[in-house]
Amino acid sequence: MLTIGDLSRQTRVKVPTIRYYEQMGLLAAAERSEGNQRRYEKKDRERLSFIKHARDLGFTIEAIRELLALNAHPESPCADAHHIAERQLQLVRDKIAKLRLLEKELGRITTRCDGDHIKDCYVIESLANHELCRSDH
Amino acid sequence: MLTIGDLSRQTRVKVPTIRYYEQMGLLAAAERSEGNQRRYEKKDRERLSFIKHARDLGFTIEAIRELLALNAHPESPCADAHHIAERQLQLVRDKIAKLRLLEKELGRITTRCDGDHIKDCYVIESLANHELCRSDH
DNA sequence: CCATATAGCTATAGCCACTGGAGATAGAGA
DNA sequence: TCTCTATCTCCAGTGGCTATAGCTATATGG
Repeated sequence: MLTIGDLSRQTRVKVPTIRYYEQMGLLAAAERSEGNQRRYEKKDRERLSFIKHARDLGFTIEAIRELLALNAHPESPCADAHHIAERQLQLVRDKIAKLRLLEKELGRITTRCDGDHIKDCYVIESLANHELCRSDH
Repeated sequence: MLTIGDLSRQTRVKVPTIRYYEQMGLLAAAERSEGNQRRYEKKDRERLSFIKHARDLGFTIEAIRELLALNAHPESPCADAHHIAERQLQLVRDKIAKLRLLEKELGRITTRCDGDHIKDCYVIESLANHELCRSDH
């Protein structure tokens, strides 16, 4: 039997976050000791590791809820799981694309300034005047 | 004189967002009509465009507050402005780096599955077992 | 002059996924 | 037994909006 602190150390999920996942229904309400403290088993650790891993990959709580539900039915087709993962991949790619535009624009802005004072500063001027930009963002 | 709606249309900043910026102190409290409605001038539109542009580039409200303060002193050196922009550029690059790791891992996971059922699904299996991953994330 | 439609007002709550604090109780080791 | 750490519940805060409720102002058409 593990305390919430043991579980936290083993999974690197913070204690309040474990309680939060319980509240959100990702983890079943844990068994309790006589003194009302949560006690966990190996099975709980595996489930929490699954959640942690999915969170690290950026899946939302809702998506994880679905993945856990799928995981509970080993014989059902895995097309839904693929769909969720592909959607997540697309989200990540979209974010990267947007950030790359920003990177480009910020890079241009920060290297272009040859003034010394705010009144000639290309950074400030660019922010004030969108037409100096090369891309939509 | 512009109403808040005019300002919103011209800058593509939503009405509640304009009020929010006022509350956050990015915009000065607007003049009011007899009936207590906000009225704006060209100067306000320029300031809001500056804010909008900075937000589009991902600067935080706090960073924008600093940039606006710098902008109010045209004769002061622009090193601080550069510093803020470079910090933002670094943040963007860090985010891109993290997302690229996720993209790689998600791409690997979603294309590797050759099972039909959850019990053989590489997506699910990968989430459950971190050792199948190629990178830390 | 009046009815209506649209736009605006304030105040407050909700979003996501946690994180931190207060104040109280439990459990483990000396 | 004492003390220290871990845990408990409950609640508030984070950022940057966004939405709702219930009200008032302004513009337009007849």
